[in-house]
Order: sequence, then C-alpha cells, then structure tokens
Amino acid sequence: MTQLLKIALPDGSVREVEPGATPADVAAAIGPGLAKAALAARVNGELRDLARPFDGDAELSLVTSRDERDALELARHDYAHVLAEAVQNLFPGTQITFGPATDDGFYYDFAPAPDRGPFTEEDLPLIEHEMRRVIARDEPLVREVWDRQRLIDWFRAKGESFKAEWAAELPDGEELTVYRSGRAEDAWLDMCRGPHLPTTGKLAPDAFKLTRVSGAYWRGDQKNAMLSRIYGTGWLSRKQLDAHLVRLEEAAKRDHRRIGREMGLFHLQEEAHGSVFWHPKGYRIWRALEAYLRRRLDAAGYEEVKTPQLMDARLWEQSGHWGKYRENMFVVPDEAPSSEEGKPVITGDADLMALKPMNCPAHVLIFRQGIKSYRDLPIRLAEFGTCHRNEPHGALHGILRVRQFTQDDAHIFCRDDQIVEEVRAFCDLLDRVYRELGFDRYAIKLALRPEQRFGSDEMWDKAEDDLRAAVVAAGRATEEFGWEELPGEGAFYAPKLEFHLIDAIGRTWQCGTVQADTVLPERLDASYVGEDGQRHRPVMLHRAIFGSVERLIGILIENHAGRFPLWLAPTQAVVATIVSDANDYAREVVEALTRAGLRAEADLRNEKINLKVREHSLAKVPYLLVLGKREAEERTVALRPLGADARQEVLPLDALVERLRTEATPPDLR
RNA sequence: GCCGGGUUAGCUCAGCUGGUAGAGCAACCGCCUUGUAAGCGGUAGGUCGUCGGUUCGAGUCCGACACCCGGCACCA
Repeated sequence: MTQLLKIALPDGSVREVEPGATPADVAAAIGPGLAKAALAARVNGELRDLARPFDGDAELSLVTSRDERDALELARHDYAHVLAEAVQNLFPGTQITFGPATDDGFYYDFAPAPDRGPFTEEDLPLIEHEMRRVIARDEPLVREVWDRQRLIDWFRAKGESFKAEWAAELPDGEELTVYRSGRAEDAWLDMCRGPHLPTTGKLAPDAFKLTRVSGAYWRGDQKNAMLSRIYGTGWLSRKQLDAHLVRLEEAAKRDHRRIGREMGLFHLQEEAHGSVFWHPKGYRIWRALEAYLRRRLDAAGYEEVKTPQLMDARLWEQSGHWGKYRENMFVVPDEAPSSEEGKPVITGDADLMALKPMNCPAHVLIFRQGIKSYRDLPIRLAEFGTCHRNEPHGALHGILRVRQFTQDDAHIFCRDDQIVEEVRAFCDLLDRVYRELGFDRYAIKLALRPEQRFGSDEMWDKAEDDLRAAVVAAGRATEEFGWEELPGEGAFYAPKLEFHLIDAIGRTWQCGTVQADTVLPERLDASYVGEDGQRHRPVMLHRAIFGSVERLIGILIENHAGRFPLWLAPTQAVVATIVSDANDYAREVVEALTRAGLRAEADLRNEKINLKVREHSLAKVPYLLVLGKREAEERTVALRPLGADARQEVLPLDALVERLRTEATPPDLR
C-alpha cells in the first residue's frame, strides 16, 4: 500500500497526493485557473519547478505572477536561457558558459565562434527576433538529473569546453541538472541549477530587450579568456518593460556629467584626463561641503593637518606601497629636466619621488614627531588630502572615478582597547553626515583579508573582529544596511568597512570607509609610551566619510538631479528684474543677501521675465526673486521657489533676507 | 589593461553608395521696458579627435594612437 504524501498549503489546508505527484498536479487539483497561472512552486521554502515531484511531505505555496520577486527572478533566468538558445541557433560554434538573472534583467556570457569574433550591438535585433521565435514555440523546460561524467562527456562531444570545465569542477554532493527546451532527444539544453518556468511560452515576447554587449572574463578572472556578454532587461509585461525604459531615460537626465556641464559646475578634458577642472559654481559646492565637514570633524575631536604631495620613494618602500601599490603611483624623478631640445627628461639615475596615492604614511610621520603617551590617545589627524592614483584607463568614470581626488581622510591613532569604541563613534558620525546630506540609504560591507597582504593571521583576526563588533554595537549590521562580509576584498594592510552610496542608475560606489591597521604603524615604527613605561604600537584607523570629495559631489548631483538643497546650491538666489527701473533696487537686494552670507546674483538683462524664469529654472536656481515696478516702489520682493507650479509670495526685503539666511543654514548649524 | 561602440560649430545632432560641410538652440548685433518656463529681425561661427595610408579627390574607405561611453577586471 502506497503512503500518501501530505501537502500543506498556505491557507492551512492539507492535501494528500500520490508519491510522484508534482506541485503542478496540486495546482490542477485546486483549479484550472491556478494551474494556468502557476509559474513555479515554493516547496518547504525552496523555489522549485512545478513539474518536479515532491520528495516527501511538504509545505507548498504556488508562485504566480503576483509573487513579483520570484516571478521576475524566474522570468529573467529563463530569458537568459532563451537568449543562449537563440544565439546558438543563429551562430553555430558559439559556446555557452553562464547566464544569470540580474537586478533588472539578465545576461549570458558566450565564447564566440573563432571565425566570428565578439558580438556587437548590431547583432542584437536579430538575436531578439530569434528569442521571440523560441518563446513562441512554447516548449516545456524539462529538468533532468545527469551524473557528472555524462555532463562532461556530452559537453566535450559538443565542443563546449567551458561547460565541460565547469561540470568537472562543481562541488560533489550537489545534484547536477540540465534543462531541455522540449522533450525531443535533440532539444537544446543547458546545464543549469534551475528552477525554470514550466514552458518558454510563459515569457512575454514583448517584455524584454537586449540592451548592450560587453566583454567579461571567464570566471571573472583577468587571466582567463575574454568572453562576449550580452545584457538584456526582462520583465513580466510590456508595460513593466516600458516603465523601466522610461526610468532609464529619466536616470540619464540625472547623469552628473550632463548636469555638471549644463550647470557649469566642472569639466574634464584630454590634457588632464581623470582630473577635474572645477568651475566657480562647482567649487562653491565643494567649499560648502568642506566647511560643513570641517566643522563636524572639529566637533568630533579631530585635528586638521596638511602634508606633502610629493615624497621620496624611500618612504613608499618603507610603507609597503612600493611593493604592493606601485602600479597605481605616479613616479617623478627628483631632477631638473634637460633643457636641450629633444633630450629625454629623465636620465635614469635620479632619485625617485612619488605623488602620494594615500595620506596615511604622512600622518604616521606627524604622529612620530615627539614622544606620545598613552594619555594622548586617541589622536585623530584629519586632512583634506589630494591623492593621485594611476588608475586603469577603462576604470575612469566622470568625476566618480578619477586619477586625482581629494579624500576627507583621517587617521585615528589609538590603543587596542579603544578600537571598537572609535569605530562605533565613526559609524555614528558617518550616519549623521550621510543623513544630513540627504542620503538615507547606504550599504555597509566588511571587506576581509585579501590574498596579498602584510601582517600575521592573528592581527587580521583581531582587526576583522573589532570592525564587525563596532558595526554590531552601532546597530547597523542589518539587512536594512545591506550588511555583508566580502572575503578577500580588504586592503593589503587592513580589513575595511565600506560604506556605499548609489548613483542615478543604481550603480553603487564606495564612499566612506574605516580600516583597522596594525601593519603601517609597525612598518613606519610609530609608538607610544604606555602606562607601564614601555613602548607600544598604536593601532591606526584609516577612515573617510565622503571618500573623495569629487565622488561625493558626483553622487550628490545625481541624487538631487542638480536641485541641491539651499545650503549647497551654487547660486542660491537670482534677483531678476522685469523693468530697468528696478535695477538699482535689485543691486541693493543682491548686496543685502550677500552681506547675509548668501550666494546671490542679479539678472538685469533687457529680457522678458518669461525668459529669465525659464533660464534660471533650467539652471536649477532654488529661488528666483522677481522685482518689478511694484516691488521697487514698496521695497518688497516676489519670491518664486524653483518649480513650474511653485507658488509665489511677496514679502518685505528684511523678512526675505532673514528667511533665506535661516533656510540656507547648513544642517549642523541649525 | 581587456571587449564592444563613439569623437562633425559652445550644446544636441544631420551628412546616402568618396566630389573640399548643414539644422535647432546658444553666442554676437539691432529693435522691444517687458509681470512668472523660449518676443522679433539680422550676423558670425567648423584645419569634421590626432597622425599616417588608399585615391585625381577623404567628414565619408583602411591603419595606428589619444580621449569619451557601456561593461569586465581593478578601485575612493
């Protein structure tokens, strides 16, 4: 007598089914509507194919398009699968490798046929067309369990060396599965963990779009072959796809490079690629931010210093940068260049100096001056330190990734027992600053020891534990902060906490960081005299909140779409006249605002007010102060906040100045 | 650094299969004294990223290089 399986449903009811039954059977038993709508199943919490039989008693919930997260994940994974099949249909000889779902779609990495070369964007429409054909065939996606040798042999026989390699290296004990498009012997198949939708026809043929091509290294390793990756975005419906494409267009309008040019904030040019030319308006933002942060650091017990740009290679050898970081450094010979025409500038026997890529060694040198007592600790040395790093050219990105940047750097020299409290206090300071800048979402990661590193395992154990403990103590090791640990991603001298902000199109950028370092104090021989009268090594906490002023401003631009809060706006108010009779009064208004510490300008051009409103609105000036004959006579100002539907109010000059002065107060002075 | 794409007036972009460059906006000049997102008219503006090649002739075809864009790798 066969034992029936008990299947518990979300409504609390339990159904009994024959062994070998599947979630699809249960769905069908409940009703034809559900059977049709079901996309996959959660069996004991695990997402599975509808057609995969139960292994025993189970809790089951059926996944439909109303379970958007699961449904999207499934659909995107399936789009990737369909993409791979389409590509192999069109371009025989292309090898498949790997193709997951992403946040808004999917990609698949291919090894192109040798006679063809990588894919280009011109290939995409053709591939999209073939994908629609695959979807229209509406074949079932059939799961089969294969053993390892069969997989390896099968892929080898097909000339699929990447898949064969992958199959050979998958960990033991895992069920190895393939999915076939259709039941035919020769149906297309890919090795894949699944799960998948029941048939390709469950995909909407008009809810995806192939977006771009790129190179990608096999297994993410630069030493391996360069594959050809095709990216797509995929959704459950055409409507969702269209909404996403609109979002992308909107995001493109927030691009800091575009807004930076339109608002005249900065520019970049070939002669100094990777370094920013800050224009007056852009530098006003910089100065407001720097002044704000300086006040916050002063209040938090930091002392500001300034250290040399160019230092001898001997220092960098001692610090370890020469060994582990030299590829990223700009090295300069310590000699006068030859004045002879055509002669090389460098003789080759001059001493070498390097532009600093980091501020830390210089801060240790300051710490080392004079004897330090345990009573002096912690010592917090801060610097708006301009660093140069010779970054890989392909990595440069607007002002978010540059070769010259200014860190809001500081190094806290402290005792072992002060680490956790100092890091926790830093986490609080950073949180406060981010919120005051309008970033209420950021992610915290802990980057653990890399392969290439200095220092003993014991030192790393302690440093990692301390950082982890501090984030826990600050209450931020939570999902809300995207808390996770990243093995192998620490700096060569220390593990680091990373604080990430998000740009307009959802890319994340590391801004803040704290690193607990015992290596550099050792290498540069920093010490303090302890209570016991003996010399001890301080710990050095490297930390930054903005990370780089350039990057932070770039992200601020994107987050605000150029509409800065009043205290940061490059021009806070423009006084625009309607008639030239108001010009003198307008100058007086600008003068009063300037005296009150505001950044105000006059627009006295002989132009219609419509034009002035339009131009200053496009320039994202927070307040337009309109002056006509009436205002000039009554000594009032018509205040027009930025925004097409903004209402306007008329107030006396004194009241206006007071109001803007109050509103423009930086958040820490309120 | 690697893969793909791009570089034409200040900006956004046309320029078919090679026959010495075009629009809109901006700029400049003139008129308009103007009431809340483009007033009207006129003028000027480009060695087509750089270097080399093919050709009677190259913005257009080929090559190298530079920079930019999207990814990969690297990273604040």
